[in-house]
Amino acid sequence: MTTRSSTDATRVIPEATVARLPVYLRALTALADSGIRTCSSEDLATAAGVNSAKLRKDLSYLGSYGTRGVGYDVDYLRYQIAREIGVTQDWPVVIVGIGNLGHALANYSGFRSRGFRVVALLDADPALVGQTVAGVVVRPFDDLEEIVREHDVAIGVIATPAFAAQDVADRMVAIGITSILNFAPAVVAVPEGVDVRKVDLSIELQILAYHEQRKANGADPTNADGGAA
Amino acid sequence: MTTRSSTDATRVIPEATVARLPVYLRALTALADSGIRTCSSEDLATAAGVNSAKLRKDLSYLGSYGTRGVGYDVDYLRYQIAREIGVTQDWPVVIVGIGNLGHALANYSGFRSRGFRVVALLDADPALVGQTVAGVVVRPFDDLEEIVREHDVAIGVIATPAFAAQDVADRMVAIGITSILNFAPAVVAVPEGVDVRKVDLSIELQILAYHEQRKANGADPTNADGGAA
DNA sequence: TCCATTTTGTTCCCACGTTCACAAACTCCT
DNA sequence: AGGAGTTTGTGAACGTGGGAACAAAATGGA
Repeated sequence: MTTRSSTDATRVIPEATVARLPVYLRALTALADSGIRTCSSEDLATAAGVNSAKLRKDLSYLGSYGTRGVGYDVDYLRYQIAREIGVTQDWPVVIVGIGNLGHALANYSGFRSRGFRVVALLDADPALVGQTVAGVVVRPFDDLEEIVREHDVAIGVIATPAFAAQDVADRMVAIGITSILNFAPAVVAVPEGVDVRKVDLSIELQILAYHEQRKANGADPTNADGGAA
Repeated sequence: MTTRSSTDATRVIPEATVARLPVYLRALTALADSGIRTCSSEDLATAAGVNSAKLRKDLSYLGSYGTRGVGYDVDYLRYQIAREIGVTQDWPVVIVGIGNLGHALANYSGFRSRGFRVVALLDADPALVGQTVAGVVVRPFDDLEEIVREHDVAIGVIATPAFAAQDVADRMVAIGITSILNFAPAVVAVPEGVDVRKVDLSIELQILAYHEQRKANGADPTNADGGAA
């Protein structure tokens, strides 16, 4: 085994693993809340809904935080994953587009509890500006630059209609935002070095519809699992 | 080339391709709305934000709907993809949990326009029952079975808090729902044959935070793309 | 101390997904 | 008709991810 120090910047964690670390984190928090101090990879894998071999391999990319014959210390492992993801620090976030979805996002408690702080809500519609949503006053979109500079914001959320998404993204990138979470049903192009993740509600339903249709047509059910269970 | 008839049930489309078909569908709709009647794989790939070779390979799983030297007929290809996904038919959907997110989902116009019809909104909270959201009256959760039978619902959406998600999923499965879209931040277990797709807002932000942290630490930027642009 | 038991960390192998590169097939122009 | 130009559909190479299996390392009891 090659023991890697936690400061070894050359270490690369596969993208598929990164996407699962937050799930492990949540499962560990649930275990800790139940008063459980130690767990095996089997326990944690069950709680996270994955295969235990996959879990162990995922954790091995972070380092060697378990004890053979014993398992993992819940609090210790939780801290290590949190540090690796970066949720031990505070992340200021701006949300652009305060429609139905923007409202819901602004009120979502799961952000706050994981270190994401909504520092501003922005909308181009003057009718919305000035209203208070989730305890935050909606400000005009043109205030974006001022807010980003003041709070050193790196992460932006787009919850606008599709037609506005690319413009908003362009403005965000120009001002220095380097990570974007896009809820608008549109493809946004960004330069190298900027991360975009897309969440599209209707696409998820369409994927389910495809599998549902195959089930209804009596297709071979061996592959009926949608691949996301 | 093996020409496959559209009724050949043995044909299997890779999961990764299925997940992109809705994106192509949206891009084609945008092209059609711009008055474009024909496009090349390069054009469509750009509009969809993917590599053109990948697009062609994806489309080849459906059949041979293009013309060499010419490209694809926008309307024709759009219809073929829509039929393949199943959005040419009407899909009744129930939403359980009418909090902030449930509200937003009920009002989301993107569902209706793609063949998904919200036939009922359900909540266990008596204070919410009877209220009208997006033109639909909220009904008690216990009405689930009656509604599912009446409308022949196959797809359920969970927008409850985490603690309720597994119970709701169990009830849905018992009643005969075979596809679930889960917005609750919890792992739900379902039996073989039931599809679950999970959308977790805070997980997406955590993935962005991980990459953001790596950028800030001056890590090798060659892999800085979050993998979802 | 030594052995049986447990559980991690890792290796090996297979399946899936992506991309390159090119033959096949179509249009248009002369 | 025939050749130049264009674009699709696909075979092959490559890279990533998942899972079984096992060696290594810890515990606990005799």
